[in-house]
This record gives sequence, C-alpha cells and structure tokens, in this order.
Amino acid sequence: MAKKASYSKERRQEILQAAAKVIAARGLCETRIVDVAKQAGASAALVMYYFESKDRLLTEALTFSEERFYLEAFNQLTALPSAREQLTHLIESSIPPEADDWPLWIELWSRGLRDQEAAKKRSALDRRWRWTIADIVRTGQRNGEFGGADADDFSLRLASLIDGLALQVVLEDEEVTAEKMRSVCMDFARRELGVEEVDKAGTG
Amino acid sequence: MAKKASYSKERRQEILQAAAKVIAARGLCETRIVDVAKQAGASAALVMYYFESKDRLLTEALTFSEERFYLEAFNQLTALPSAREQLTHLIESSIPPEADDWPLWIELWSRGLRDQEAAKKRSALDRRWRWTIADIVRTGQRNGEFGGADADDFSLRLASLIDGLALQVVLEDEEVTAEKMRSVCMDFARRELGVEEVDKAGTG
DNA sequence: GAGTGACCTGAACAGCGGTTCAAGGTACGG
DNA sequence: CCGTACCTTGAACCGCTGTTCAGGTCACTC
Repeated sequence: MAKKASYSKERRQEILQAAAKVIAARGLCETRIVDVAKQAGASAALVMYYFESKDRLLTEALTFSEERFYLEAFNQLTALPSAREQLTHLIESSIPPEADDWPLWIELWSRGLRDQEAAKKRSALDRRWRWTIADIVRTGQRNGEFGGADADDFSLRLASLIDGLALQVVLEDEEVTAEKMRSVCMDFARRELGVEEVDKAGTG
Repeated sequence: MAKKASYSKERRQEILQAAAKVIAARGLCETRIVDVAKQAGASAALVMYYFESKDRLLTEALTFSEERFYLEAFNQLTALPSAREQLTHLIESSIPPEADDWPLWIELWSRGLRDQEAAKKRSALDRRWRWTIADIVRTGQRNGEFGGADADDFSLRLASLIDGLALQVVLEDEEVTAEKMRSVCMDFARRELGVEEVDKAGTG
C-alpha cells in the first residue's frame, strides 16, 4: 500500500549487496545500519531513504543475495552439455568453502523462524532449487544417462543431504570435511542414478 | 582464570532454562536480559550476577538446552529392547513439531558461525548424536537385525538427511510435511539396512 | 534563473538495554 | 547478638543505534 517509490534501482541494489556483505561478515544480529552504509559508501540516512526500516532491509538483503546466487548457479548449469556434468557441477558448487554463501543461508533460516516474509521467500528459493535438480535428473533419464529413482524424491533427498552436510562443513566439524561431503554426495548420486563421476575435463 | 564462583547451581540452571525458553520464543537477537529475568522470576541484575555477560548467557543457554535434549533422547532410546525400535524412535523423535527444539538448533548454528565456543560445543553434540546412531546400527548388525551398510557412513548420511529435512518442515515448506520427512527417513533406513518399520506396539 | 523533484547528508533525537553499584535481606556460625 | 558470606534487587548510568529532520546539491525543465 504505502510502498514508497523505489527511486534509483541501482543504488538500491548496491545497498542490498553491501548489506549482504556485512551480514556475512558480522552476522545478522551484529549488523548495524551504519556498517551497511559505510560498506556502500553512503550515509545511514540514505539507507533509511531506500528502505523503510532496518528489518525490511535485512530480509530483502538476504533474499536478494540468495536469488543472485541461484541465478548465477543456474546460468552455469545451462552451459554444461550433459546431465551428468550438470549434476556434478551442482554438487561441487554446493561445497564450502568454495560455496561461500552458506552463512547467509543459515541466517536466513534463523530469520525465517519469526519473519513470515523471509520464510516464504526461503521456501520458494529452496523449492526452485529442488526443481532444478529434478529437471536435471529427468533430462538425464530421458536421454539414458541416468536410471532408476523418482526424480522428485531424489531431488528432495539430495537437497536435504547437501544442506545437512554443508552445515557440518561450514561449522567446521572435524569429522566432516569438504572432501567427505563431496564423496558422500557423489556416492549417493551414483548409487541412486548410476552416475559416474565426471573427470574435470582438463584445460584444452 | 577469573572464573567467578558459580554459587547456587540450581538457580543458575533455572536461568539457563528460562533463557532457552525465551530464545525459542523470540529468537536470539530479540532476547533481552530482562525477558530472561522475568521468565525466571528474577531481576536483570541477578542474571548478570550468575553470568558475566549476555553473550556467555546465550551461548550457555543454547548448549545447555541441547545437552538436555540429547540426554533425554538417549535415555528413552536405552529403554527400548531392539535396535530396530531404537532407530525408529530416534527418527520419530527428530520430526517437528513433536521435536520442538529445532528452532534452538538453528539459532545455535547461526551463533556457531562467529562464536568459537558455540561452534565447538555444537560439533561435539552432533558428533555424539552420530555416534549414537552408529552404535545402534552396529548393535543391530551384530544381532542380525540389520544388514549391509557401514555404520559410520550410514550415521553421517542419516543425520544429515534429518537435519536437512527437519529444516524444511520447521520452516514450513509446503512440499515437505512431517509425514513426508518420516517416510523419506524410514525409506532410507529400510533401504540401507533392511529395516522394517516397527508398528507402534499398542497399549499392552 | 526560478522552480521542481530526485538523491543525499550531518546532526540531533529518543529510548532501549547491557552493565554497574550500593545496599538490603537471609542464613548460619560463634 | 554480631560478623560474614551468599543471594538478590531497584535504581542509576551510559553508550549505542534506529530513526527523523531540515536542509543541501545536482540535473533538468520552462
């Protein structure tokens, strides 16, 4: 209703990106508007000019950042020729610390517990992520790369596995290294779909 | 070194429990010392008397609460006669909303990103949880209830799956209901270990 | 060159909330 | 009773931070 005109879209996005950076560094609780403003090379008042409140800024920053991550990942995927390679790349790109936005996801989870809007957006992002997996699987099954498992079931299980494992890796559980996460995920995919790991085709 | 004598152990625990309750209700960021004090039927100054700072209170409250949860769950498990029933119960007791401390776990995760102490404690708790699963599996394999899979591998995969799925359920993803989580976990266990679901043996 | 509207800021406001402190119970030993 | 040690509190302190506001710059129009 009382939605303010949003003015310069670019400046707005700069602030969102700055906010995401600060959140990733300091955490949601410890993020001050002044920090965000400094990071964006602006004044605190300007941040308030673009966002009605700190609350809205934070929620938007988190979802904006995850949206961006998804789009980039999706873009990279479509450039790959085979479903096998796509799935391998998807798994690879989920492994910390190369995948560096897990901290933001975790903050989004905790925010989603009380912020209805954040919860809704998070669900939507995750659902799209699972659909992406399922689509890869279906494509692979259609052209004979993959066998067996139901695509939707598989995507839910793989996505959950990735979430659970990445959590351990990010929080530095000694028993769950990035390498361990990789092997567990790839084993899982191989067993369920009959995929062979794609050797990272070398430089020319 | 400069550790204050901790005085009345009971009062201290009352405060910790009160803190956990407030955190679960309001979230970590929004938890005020006054809220905790009110919940514990005490003054804010008393909370400061038992804990050097708000920071320490929060971290201790989270880990204390999870420790309690684990002990209770473990206790229930040992009362069950067969490995099959133990595993089923373990899965059941992880499903929200019956399992009601997932919000606290999520807060602990986000806190673990920056609080070294919280991260360490979380890792330890999770490792112990996985060992518990692995022990059940080994017992079951020894007496012929279960077959196949490597116990440690299985426990990591099941625990990760549970984390990932519970997350979706807690954050109310429409596609992932509690029932869905149950069936996915049980299917996974059945497939990997050859378990049949234990019918909840009725009231004798 | 006055007017307008988008963009931006420094400075001040306001009140919240962690922390401190001086002091009042209360129990117990001598 | 007096002393002491633990437990508890109301009240004050004070720094911090979200938010507001009055105004300033710039570009562009008539």
